[in-house]
Amino acid sequence: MTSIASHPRVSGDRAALISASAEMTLHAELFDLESTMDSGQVFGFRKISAQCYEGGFGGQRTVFSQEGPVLRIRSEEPVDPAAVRRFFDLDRDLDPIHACLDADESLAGLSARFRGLRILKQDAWEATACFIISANNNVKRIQHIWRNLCQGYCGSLISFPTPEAIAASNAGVLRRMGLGYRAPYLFETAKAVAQNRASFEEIHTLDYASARGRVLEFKGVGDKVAECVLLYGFGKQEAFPVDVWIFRAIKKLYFRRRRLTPKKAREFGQKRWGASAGYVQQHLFHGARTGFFDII
DNA sequence: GTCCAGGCTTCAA
DNA sequence: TTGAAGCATGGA
Repeated sequence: MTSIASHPRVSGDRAALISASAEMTLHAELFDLESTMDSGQVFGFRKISAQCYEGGFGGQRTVFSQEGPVLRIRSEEPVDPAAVRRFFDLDRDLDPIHACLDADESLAGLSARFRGLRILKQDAWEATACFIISANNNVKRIQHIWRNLCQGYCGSLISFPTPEAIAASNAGVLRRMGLGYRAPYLFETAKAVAQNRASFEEIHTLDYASARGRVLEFKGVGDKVAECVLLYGFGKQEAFPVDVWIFRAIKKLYFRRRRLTPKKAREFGQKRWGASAGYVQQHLFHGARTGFFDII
């Protein structure tokens, strides 16, 4: 169910929305905008208030807000509703994922707590760049660097710089934007992608294992970043990123007093949850970070 | 001042 | 294959 209304907007609204002139609503059943946007999978959106986020979408500044099952989209030009549904993964049946979560005693209550948490389908290049930046970093700083990149290369916060734009600069520019020792990693990867775009886009067509091999060839992409890129950028649902939070959670919930390595944690998650591994991981991550689990 | 953050690369054993 | 050192930066 989709309705589109394009009309001048009278603002008794927040300053961020003043220039919005197109408004659209989507029926989004079993969707929670807040847990989706706040669960560390995307860095380019600014939280305006609870259930209200602003960021670049489809090349323009866009505000997403939610009231019950209604997702409201405000922008200057009408956006493509199909693109919104795709971005928020709204057409995925969450039943198998909830079944995985509910079947697991250790995860009791997790699906109910974050009902409607979905994994975004982000641009693959942006996801690759962002998760290279994320290495040994924190969410706040990643967001700060994201803004520096957009402002520095594009002059606005609407779009993320292309690999070509970054490849045409140098690692020093990136370093000054706050990337620190990750600057040469992103620069080298941008050059590689810019030089062979077709190869990068081809990763979409590969299965998880083959795609993983390709992604791991990029500088600054190790086991964990690769899983993030595969899950958030290439939609590979078997991906299971293991960061410090997931490691702690898996260790505490399933490997008490047993030796565990990040690789073993990943293989455990993938074997246990299969095609739902990525979604289960997202619930685990958000649960761990928000204190749902007592894992510290 | 130390510790930590959605880790990776390099090098040695 | 595994383990350890080194790496930028800013907030807690």
